[in-house]
Amino acid sequence: MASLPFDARKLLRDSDFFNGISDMSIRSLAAICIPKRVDKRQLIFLEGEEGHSMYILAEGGVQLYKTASDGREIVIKTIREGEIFGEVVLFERNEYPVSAVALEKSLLLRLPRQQIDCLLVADSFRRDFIGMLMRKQRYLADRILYLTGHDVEERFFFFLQEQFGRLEEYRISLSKKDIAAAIGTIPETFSRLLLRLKEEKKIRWDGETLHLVEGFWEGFSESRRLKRPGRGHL
Amino acid sequence: MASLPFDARKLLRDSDFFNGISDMSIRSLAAICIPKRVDKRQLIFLEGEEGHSMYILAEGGVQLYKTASDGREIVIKTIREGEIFGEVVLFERNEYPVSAVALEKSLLLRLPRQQIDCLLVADSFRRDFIGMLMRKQRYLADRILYLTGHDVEERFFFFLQEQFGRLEEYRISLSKKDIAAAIGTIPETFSRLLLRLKEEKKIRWDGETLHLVEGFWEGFSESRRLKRPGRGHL
DNA sequence: AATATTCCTTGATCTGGGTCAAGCGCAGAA
DNA sequence: TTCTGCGCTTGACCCAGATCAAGGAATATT
Repeated sequence: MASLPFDARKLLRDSDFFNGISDMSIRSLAAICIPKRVDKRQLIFLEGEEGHSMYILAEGGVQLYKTASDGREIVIKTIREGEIFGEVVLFERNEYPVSAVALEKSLLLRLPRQQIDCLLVADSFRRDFIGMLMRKQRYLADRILYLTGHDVEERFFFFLQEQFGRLEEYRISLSKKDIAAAIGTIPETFSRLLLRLKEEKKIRWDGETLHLVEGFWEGFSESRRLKRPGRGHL
Repeated sequence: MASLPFDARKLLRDSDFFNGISDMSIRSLAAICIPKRVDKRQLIFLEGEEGHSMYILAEGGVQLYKTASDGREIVIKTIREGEIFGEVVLFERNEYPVSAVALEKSLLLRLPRQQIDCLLVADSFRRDFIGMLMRKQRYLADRILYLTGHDVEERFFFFLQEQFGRLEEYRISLSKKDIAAAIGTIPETFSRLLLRLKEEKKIRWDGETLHLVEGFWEGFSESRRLKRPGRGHL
């Protein structure tokens, strides 16, 4: 954080969405994107709200969530630096389908719809854009599986892997409450999980950093092999 | 079903995705799409499998699901007539992220990637295509909420509404097992739910058709109003 | 420094819905 | 026609995780 003198071009180039983009596109994007600094817990947009811009998270953290009728908030996706969000508002309906909050002080780049529209006529950009949408779709399908087909422990480790990769040491800036929400549970349950994992010597939590036991990630699923048809439940 | 002499143009025009499409596009699509009849329980593609076509469900029913590591199958989406599926394979990665089975004898139209690519250069088609992807994304986000934030009863009624609209009488061709899977539960639980709903006089199940009590849909949420920020769980 | 919040933890308790098992009835196979 | 298997139901049981409640630690506010 804290880099006051920000370089939109670099940020764009580093974002995993735009990183394959032509220099020319980057330059024009950098010219039209609108930087926005937000504080921790600041709302970026609200589910149902009208909007005409998508965002790139340049620095910090953002969570997308939906509010259930009883007020509970269900996290749809935790956005990482370099990712795009809110793009859904550019087509079809201009209402955000989710709400977005900053989990920490963050820097966003706002890209108004009109600008994106221009870029979309370019063949290569269009491919990338659609490709990004496909990735999101895969992500959401995976998340359904992950939330309904795995227990809290698995979800926690999936989360670590997804957000930071397979390390043995994590320096985590998110609050535990936010992690709990991200993995689809409540702070109490998450707290108990951590306690149990500590007892089982799978993790150690040294103030700032989380340590996993040596070689933890071996013996962790990730089996992405072809599935057998499955004996007929469906 | 059973219409042997099928009319690809009509089917395409009726599909909710292509229905706004120019006649010219329809004609060229009709020329290149490949009809495919599948039997009940027939597999259309398997998660992880390579593919280069998307499908339109012209008649019948299809379910997309993912297989968890323990073999359980989690339904991602129940496809209705006129809907598109498998389009995710056209960009980025050419592996299907989900498996697809026919729930009954069905008629599919297969659209090879190359043909779609051509259409995508047309401005209006591209808009529609991207718009369709956005709808899917909204759908999946909604489904996450629906599966993790609502109980089985609510999910059942949401399902009815989503698949058939708000009627008072449904002629349902799906098996109960498939409905159970669609709403993210198991046949036993669904059976018990139906029993309870019958006792509570909310539904009646006359062999073929399902009757809801008069005016059931009043008093059913659907509240799509702006959400208040929520007192800070996130 | 004192006070108010919010975060985190731990305990006690409850419950929706999943698992296992058994029985029934119907439809397709032989 | 009989056999076999699957779809559906019902009962008994169990458990992961949510809820409710309360205290302590850390951070922000006055």
